[in-house]
Amino acid sequence: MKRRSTHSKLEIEAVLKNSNAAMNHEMIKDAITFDINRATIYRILNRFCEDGKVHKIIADDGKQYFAWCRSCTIEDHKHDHFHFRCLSCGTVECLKNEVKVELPKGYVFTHFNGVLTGNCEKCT
Amino acid sequence: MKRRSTHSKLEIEAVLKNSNAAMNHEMIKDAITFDINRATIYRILNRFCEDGKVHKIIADDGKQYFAWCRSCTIEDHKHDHFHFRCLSCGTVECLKNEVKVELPKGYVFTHFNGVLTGNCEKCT
DNA sequence: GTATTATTGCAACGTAGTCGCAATTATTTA
DNA sequence: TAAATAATTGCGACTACGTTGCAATAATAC
Repeated sequence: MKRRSTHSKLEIEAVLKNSNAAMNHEMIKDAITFDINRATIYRILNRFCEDGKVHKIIADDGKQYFAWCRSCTIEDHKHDHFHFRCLSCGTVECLKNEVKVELPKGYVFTHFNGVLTGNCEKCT
Repeated sequence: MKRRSTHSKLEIEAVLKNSNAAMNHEMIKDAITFDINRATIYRILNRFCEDGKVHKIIADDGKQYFAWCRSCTIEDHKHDHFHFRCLSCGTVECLKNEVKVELPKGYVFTHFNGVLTGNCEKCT
């Protein structure tokens, strides 16, 4: 299954790269200059995920947010850091500092999903 | 608005108190001995939330999980700790150790929502 | 250009959670 | 104990998110 470069794919990639925040489906749709079907947007995003190009975060509004990977390699595709969702402006940002989590014996975790909600710098 | 003690409310309260895991709507419905309408279950749970009797966690499956507060008072209703969702058995557990998060200047957070996914002790 | 096959749009679907409204039922008051 | 009150419930309908099957389209390989 070789990936193809389509208009839609390139556009979504550009949108995510230009944003320094994580975006949900709606935000992406609004940022795009032409119309892309909802299903297509999700499919492109999920493909990015599979390819390790994008991080998927589930925020506490229950929605999926996607952020273009900046400092991940394919081997080291970690994002053990929190995201911050502002309740007034809706922005979902990465918080840089990595978090170390201690787990009880016998527990193995594969995915980290940490979201803090409140008010961001601009909205305080 | 004074709260009333209804059959449904008491049942859901008992179910949550008897469980040491967080439960979603479906789990609660299955644990209940009689039929309660879906809307009613959510309303009862949301009321528990308002009253600070229950913690609501959004897991990375996008679903709401509810856990009866053990060590919270009304004034100190914090749950700055992670939850662990097991991908094979579906259990959502509390991880005891409190987490300290450092935020950039100007950021204020009101809600913590941290979920780790992987395999729990029993499922490794 | 033609053949191959990944990608798209559309429509439909499943599920989660919420809401308005009329009916019910727990509590208050007499 | 019975009537008045107000909170709670069930029902149905609704919105939104995300996914999927299928036929049509378009990117790549030859």
